[in-house]
Amino acid sequence: MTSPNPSRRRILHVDMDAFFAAVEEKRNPSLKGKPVVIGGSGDPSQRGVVSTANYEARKYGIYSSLPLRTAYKLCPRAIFLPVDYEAYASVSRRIKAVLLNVTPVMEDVGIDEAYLDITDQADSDEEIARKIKAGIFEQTGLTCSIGIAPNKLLAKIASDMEKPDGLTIFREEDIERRLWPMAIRKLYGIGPKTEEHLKAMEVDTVGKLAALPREALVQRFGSSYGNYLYEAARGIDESPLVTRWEPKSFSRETTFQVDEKDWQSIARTVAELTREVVSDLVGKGYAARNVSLKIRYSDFRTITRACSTATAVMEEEEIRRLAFSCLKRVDLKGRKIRLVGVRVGSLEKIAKISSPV
DNA sequence: TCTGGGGTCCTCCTTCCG
DNA sequence: TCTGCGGAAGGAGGACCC
Repeated sequence: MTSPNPSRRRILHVDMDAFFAAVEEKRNPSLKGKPVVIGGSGDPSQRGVVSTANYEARKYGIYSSLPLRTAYKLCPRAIFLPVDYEAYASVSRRIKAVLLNVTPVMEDVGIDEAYLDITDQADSDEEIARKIKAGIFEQTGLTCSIGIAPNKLLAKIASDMEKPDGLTIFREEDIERRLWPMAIRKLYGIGPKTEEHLKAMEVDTVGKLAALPREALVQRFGSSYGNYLYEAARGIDESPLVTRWEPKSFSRETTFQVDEKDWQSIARTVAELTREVVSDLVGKGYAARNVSLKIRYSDFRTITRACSTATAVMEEEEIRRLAFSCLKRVDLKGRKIRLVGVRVGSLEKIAKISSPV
């Protein structure tokens, strides 16, 4: 799957602009120009976070993962909508069809992103990007931002450089001038915790990260992540596109609207979540050897309890029994529970079924 | 006071076994 | 029989992504 000469690859990253909000605006044009916030049940008085805010709402400081209640405080006149995942998935399928028309070498990254390997395409970077933008607009009426670079890491950074409706071509010789001045958070894989650790080391830009010796990063962050940071700061990424993918786990979790301490209610929720997980598991043609239960207490401390079986199981009754055996190992006495989740892992394929595109 | 849901991957620790 | 060692496997938790 890797190109023969990774340094000469041409990787294109497509990222839809404020995707969920754009789909909502497309089907309801009266939303255009107004701040639109999509997340949870669409009720900002309920628990939930922002999935997507349109560019108008972002002007008020509203961004993904912000609690809906906080978003409401920032902009009470914003229009709050529930997440309509089915509608977005349907538009996403049309977008992916446009991309697959360019090349079959596509890595699907969630509902609104994808990488394409265009190394073997005859057309120029610009020509391919224009063709994709026109195709997506024709099929959906939506815009996207595109980055083209020698690898996935840089292509993703590039697609984020000009938004919305951007096109950025990032070449290896641009690393010092364009990558190194960037904040470290711009690098894929650096989240808030790593940012904090790096800032404590007086590293706040990619260039300063690149100035650190490999050994220092390995010592601080471990072999795997330390080596990753060392290379990422230099724009090095030889990872191939993952065009075929098998799930590793299925899970369902829910946050109670009000923290719960009634065992019956918690048990009922575990049983419901188990039913949904088993429905996914069986529907996709898998059985599982591992079942785990997740509990988040009212103080946000999260614990997990897991158990494994010698042979893979797919019967709801058996998986529920395992989930409850995990629940018995959790200290619930007098404690309020915020969230419960059920997960099945160590999957084994049990049947070949055709999956919808 | 607030912090979703569905995933993946990694690290550290414990247990088991030869 | 006891002890120590090292690897494999599994459990738990953390960080990150969309």
